[in-house]
Amino acid sequence: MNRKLIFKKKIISELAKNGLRNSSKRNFIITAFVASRKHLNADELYAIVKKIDAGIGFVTVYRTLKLLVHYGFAREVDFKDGFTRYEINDEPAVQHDHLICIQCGSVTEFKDPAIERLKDKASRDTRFKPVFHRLEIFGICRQCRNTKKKQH
Amino acid sequence: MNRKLIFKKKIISELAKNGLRNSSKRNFIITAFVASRKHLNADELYAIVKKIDAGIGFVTVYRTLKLLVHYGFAREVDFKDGFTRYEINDEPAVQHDHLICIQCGSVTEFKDPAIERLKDKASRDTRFKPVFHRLEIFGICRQCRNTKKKQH
DNA sequence: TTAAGTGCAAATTCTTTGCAGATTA
DNA sequence: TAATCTGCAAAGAATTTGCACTTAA
Repeated sequence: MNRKLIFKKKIISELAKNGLRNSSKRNFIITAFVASRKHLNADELYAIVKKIDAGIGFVTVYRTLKLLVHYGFAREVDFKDGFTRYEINDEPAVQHDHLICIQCGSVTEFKDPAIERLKDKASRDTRFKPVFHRLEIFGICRQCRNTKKKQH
Repeated sequence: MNRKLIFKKKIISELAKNGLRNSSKRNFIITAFVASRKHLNADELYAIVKKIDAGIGFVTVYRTLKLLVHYGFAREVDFKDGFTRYEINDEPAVQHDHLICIQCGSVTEFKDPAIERLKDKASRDTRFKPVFHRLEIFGICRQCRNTKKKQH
């Protein structure tokens, strides 16, 4: 809870450093985004902030997300559902990845430090300097395995 | 070379089993796709096959790619350049992954069996059954590291 | 006051589909 | 000949931008 507040302040401060303003609308959007621990797309975040301030437009939400990505506070993820999704990027040390169910679409996060070793190894031979990665494992989740009825 | 031919025959044969026809246009498209070892998007493949048969339309290329994906002969990859790209999927045993340069956009493939262990481990706790994965490591390639001048 | 922020509508861009005519088995 | 295939054009859908007005510093 407190951690989110700290992260938000860090964002606002970093934006200020770059001559960007802390408008009330942008502030609402950032607050809502940081508060949410989900993988929202622009539309979903828009639906949330609209409840706080009905005057906020979709485009502002969209531009704010792009801003966060640009300054490294968010990252774009792709779960093959047709949307660009965004998630908070506040702990670069051990980046988490995703298990995505190809039946129900549910997303589970997981972390494994082994990915860092794999990254290093893969990069060593080619002298490629890794900056960030994206790992998505698609499969069948526990729920769907139990209830054997296929959805679609 | 011969391996590509074998793979192509396998595709045609599998499609036939499902009542799908080996039309000359589809044949050209599959040939061109299998011959290419790159990560083409629909437009790029279209440009290639057009040289072979100017009468082939973009939509046919697009639909053929979707067909190959549906039957497991191709897989879609996303390098964050705004296009859905396609690559041959002929060796499911050890799936390869990608190193993508965020400066010049070059793509290098790599393989590491460790990814399989990581998949298993990540899946064990959550009782998630992995089917396929996607791992992209973004960073700076050897070339770009040497020539220090940044390309936008 | 002045540079950044915002909403609206419209433009872009990639992807997908309907349908009538062509082609394959 | 009967079902599949194909091209065209147009629709869809997500993303992005131009521009005039608003707001923060």
